[in-house]
Amino acid sequence: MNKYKELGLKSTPQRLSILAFLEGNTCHPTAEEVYRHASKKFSTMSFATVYKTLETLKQQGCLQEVTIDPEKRHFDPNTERHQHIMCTKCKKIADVFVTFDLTLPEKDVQGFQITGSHVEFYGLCPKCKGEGTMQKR
Amino acid sequence: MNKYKELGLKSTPQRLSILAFLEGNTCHPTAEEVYRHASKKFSTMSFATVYKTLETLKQQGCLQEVTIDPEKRHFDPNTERHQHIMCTKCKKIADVFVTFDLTLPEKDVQGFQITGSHVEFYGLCPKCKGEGTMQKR
DNA sequence: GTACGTGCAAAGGTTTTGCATTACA
DNA sequence: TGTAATGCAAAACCTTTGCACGTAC
Repeated sequence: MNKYKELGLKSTPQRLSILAFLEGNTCHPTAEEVYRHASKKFSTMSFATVYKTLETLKQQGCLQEVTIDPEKRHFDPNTERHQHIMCTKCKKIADVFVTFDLTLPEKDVQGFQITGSHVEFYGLCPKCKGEGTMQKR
Repeated sequence: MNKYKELGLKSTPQRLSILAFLEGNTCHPTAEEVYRHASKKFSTMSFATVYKTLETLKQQGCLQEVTIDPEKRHFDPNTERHQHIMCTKCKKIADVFVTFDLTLPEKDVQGFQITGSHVEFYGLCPKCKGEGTMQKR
């Protein structure tokens, strides 16, 4: 009994390979990366299958979309509440497991009924930080 | 002496109309919306000009990109530090002018040198909230 | 056996690019 | 007048869709 069956979905080798790649993956892959990995195992794997599967998993709440990078859509199999940090140079995204009190004063919610929040941090990753100005001899 | 000249850029009527549409605009328009507006004044306005101008303004720090909506890229002429809230139903984005202490403990930054942060709130806007379940008679 | 999933190819949408023309400074 | 911006069309992406075929259950 795997995750797909638990959800009442058909379990196929293609779907299983996509899930296997995602589970425990903290690299926040793009659809293209999921496709690249899955097509190593299934040479006939198509983007249609990848996108449809990602969308299905998202609908089922097994997958989140990370919006921190304006250039690309990234997916995150960790659906627990957590934050992200992105390197503005190499675009690497890491998880941040710190919780904040993000309650908004009534006067600032503008009538919205708030259901969630997410914090994005920007900065330089250890690698890019070092390469910074190349002043080190 | 307008903003473009101050930045050492050429001032053109097309660029001025784009800036005029953006300045003070709190609707977080997409490139398409900027184009639609600007092409009313300039029937020859092209997407190329819109995108190039938006990119230029972004480079100059006169414009931010809002990443809250995974489906569309939105632009925000307000470059002061502020947060956003998006209606998950109608995708409307509003500004939130509340500041939070988002300092990360050293052990959680994973060697990153943090340069900024942004909070995204999700919820239902006043309009969509009311339409919720249609149970009202 | 049947409904659902796959995979191809085509379409749709968005953003970028090359290049000739135009216009600002 | 020289340089930078415009605007067209084409290309490059990324994502979705339709449909015939295949497969899990």
